Amino acid sequence: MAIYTATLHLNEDLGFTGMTMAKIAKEAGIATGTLYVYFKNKHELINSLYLYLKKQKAKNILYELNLNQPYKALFKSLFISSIANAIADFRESAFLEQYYRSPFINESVKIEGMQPFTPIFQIIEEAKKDLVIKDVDTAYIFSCLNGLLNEFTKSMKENQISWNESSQQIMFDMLWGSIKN
Amino acid sequence: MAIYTATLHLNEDLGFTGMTMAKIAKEAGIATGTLYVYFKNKHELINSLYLYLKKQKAKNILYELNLNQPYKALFKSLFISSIANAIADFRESAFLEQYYRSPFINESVKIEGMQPFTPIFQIIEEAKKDLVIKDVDTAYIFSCLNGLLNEFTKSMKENQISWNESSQQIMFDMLWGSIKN
Amino acid sequence: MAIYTATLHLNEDLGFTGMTMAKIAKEAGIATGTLYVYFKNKHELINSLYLYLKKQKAKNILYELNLNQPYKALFKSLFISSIANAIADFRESAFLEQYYRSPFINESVKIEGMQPFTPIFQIIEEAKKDLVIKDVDTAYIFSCLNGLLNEFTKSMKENQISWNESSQQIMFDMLWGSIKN
Amino acid sequence: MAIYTATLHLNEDLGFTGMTMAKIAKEAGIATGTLYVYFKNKHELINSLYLYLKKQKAKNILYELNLNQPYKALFKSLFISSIANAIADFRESAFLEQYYRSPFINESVKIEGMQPFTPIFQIIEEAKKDLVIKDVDTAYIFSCLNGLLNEFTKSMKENQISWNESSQQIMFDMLWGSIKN
DNA sequence: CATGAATGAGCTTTCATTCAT
DNA sequence: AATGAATGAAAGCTCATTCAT
Repeated sequence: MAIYTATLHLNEDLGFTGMTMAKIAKEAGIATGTLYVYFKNKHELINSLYLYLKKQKAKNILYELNLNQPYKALFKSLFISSIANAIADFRESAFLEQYYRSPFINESVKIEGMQPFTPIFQIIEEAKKDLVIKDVDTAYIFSCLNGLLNEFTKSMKENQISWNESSQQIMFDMLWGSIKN
Repeated sequence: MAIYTATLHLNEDLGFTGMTMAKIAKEAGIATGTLYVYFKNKHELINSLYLYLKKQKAKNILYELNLNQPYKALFKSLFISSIANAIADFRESAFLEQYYRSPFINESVKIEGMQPFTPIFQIIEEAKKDLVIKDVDTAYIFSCLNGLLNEFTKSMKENQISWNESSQQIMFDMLWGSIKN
Repeated sequence: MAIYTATLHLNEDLGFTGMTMAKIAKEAGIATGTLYVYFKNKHELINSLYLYLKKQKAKNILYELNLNQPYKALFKSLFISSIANAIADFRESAFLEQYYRSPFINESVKIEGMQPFTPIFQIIEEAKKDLVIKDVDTAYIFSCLNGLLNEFTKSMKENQISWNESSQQIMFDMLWGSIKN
Repeated sequence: MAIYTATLHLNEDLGFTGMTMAKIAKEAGIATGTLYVYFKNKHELINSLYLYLKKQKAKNILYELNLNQPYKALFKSLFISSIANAIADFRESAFLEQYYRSPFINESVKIEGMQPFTPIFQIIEEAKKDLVIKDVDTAYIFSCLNGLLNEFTKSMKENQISWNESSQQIMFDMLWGSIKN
């Protein structure tokens, strides 16, 4: 939707602070008032966009994921496609990161945003049971996945890490080293 | 300084957006105008606080670090004291994370904020040379350190991970698994 | 326009210093924010009003001026209608005089404000060529016109000089005495 | 006095609006609080400076004026020394002009500022009685003197009129043409 | 007398939101 | 549904003035 695209674009250029309703409307090529036809207020627009991005992201990562492969390969697919998705649109990461610390977020939206990623939690649980990855609380595993994903993405955005077969292998090796049993 | 403390406190409660000069002043127990005696404008206040926190952090982590120990022990000291420092004041992490995406940041401040951490980069370089950790671009190593640090801290803040000998060991094992040669 | 009228009114009562955006809006019967719909900022509002008044003034003075009359009659028409225009709205003179010394003025606006008065300069040049008025730099002639205009207007505002056939004759005689050849 | 000089200097550079107590103090090389040792408030500082300048001006013009000369020569002395005084320090004119339209002025100060100039009014009265200048209300005569003085001074400041024997003669001829009988 | 840090009322400006069209 | 002019609360910031030293 044009409004979502405009919001992401503006967030990239001006940050959460500079992202006004007037500018979003202008960027989307509509009148300010029209925004309020589609969203009750700014709060709702931001929250909707958040959930939209989360769902989109889950879909992109999980849609073509082949579950019938060894765990190590499965985790590699998962991790690499997550990074691929993030660098495909840095604007999304920029938005999600700021949203997380914004006054717009609330517990229920946070939970709703997690929902589409439940398959990943299931995979982690099974891999733990099969002794392929460390048998520690899932929070640790998830922190590794997320932490490395975020920082590798940032480094790639700042051109400190490139994006090719070799770098993918390095990044996954690091992830695997941290979680494998 | 009272102004810094007030700003961090407010940021924790209301986020970057809700952090107004009037509220900072009130929280610090001074008049609005007094803020402008110490800082030319909001921009400068935020940037000063950023650099102050960065220096403080580097000092806390590096001050008592014993450099005469095997690399693995050295990295453990470094990583665990980084987390300890972060959870000692979650407000600092909350601020630093938002600052990074704010319209206040600029390249020169970013570089100035990195300066106090140069000893860590040197340690990484040496450890690579001695074949103790992976011989990959430092950006990869640094991403592991930072990424795991950030996410573990977040999980601890949300009480998904506890803070004790055992959890410290798990967290460091994960870091070490990701970077060791 | 209501905003212009309100600004002039306020300037008369409170001077340039007391002329706040809030008061202008209130006087004009609109909200403060509305001022910023029409003018980017106070600077632009003041400059727009200046140029508006200058153009208006030139139009009033020159519109019905009959160019086919002897020079002396022409100068009388010009001078008397200038004074008439000034006393018709003392607020305009009060504004223009303060604008000239304000931080709002700049060279380009000054020049733009002069433009509508070029016909007067042409008349002066021709009268000099025909030896009707003194053949001195136009700056001298213009100073006489302006200086007497300003001071006579002030005196009339303070009721030291009245406004009738007889006073008009005295004032013009003084002007003519100063510039005639 | 250093405070007066600083105020005039600042007024020239920044105008009445940009002339803050802090800046005056800094320019004068003293502390802000010290200004309030010498003047009850800004209002009084400005008014004092006004009266000081008026007295100074009257003294400069009238001090060495030789009253035993024909009226025409007397008026020339008066007019030329007035201009000389004005161009000696344009800052004074700039201040006086703005003061006149400021919220600081009041009727009693205005009258007090006129006092030192009474000799000039007497000269005008006598010249009228002796039929040397026009027998019209003194307001007309005074307007001529003041109006031409102001505008000639402005033109000289903007380098449209030079300052020498010849220009002095032109300017006085214009004044005399306007008031002579 | 002299200081200058501290004050807070009041200024300019922004922006989410409304509503008549 | 779509518009965009109008709103006014609230933001960042200034500055005449005070007062403890």
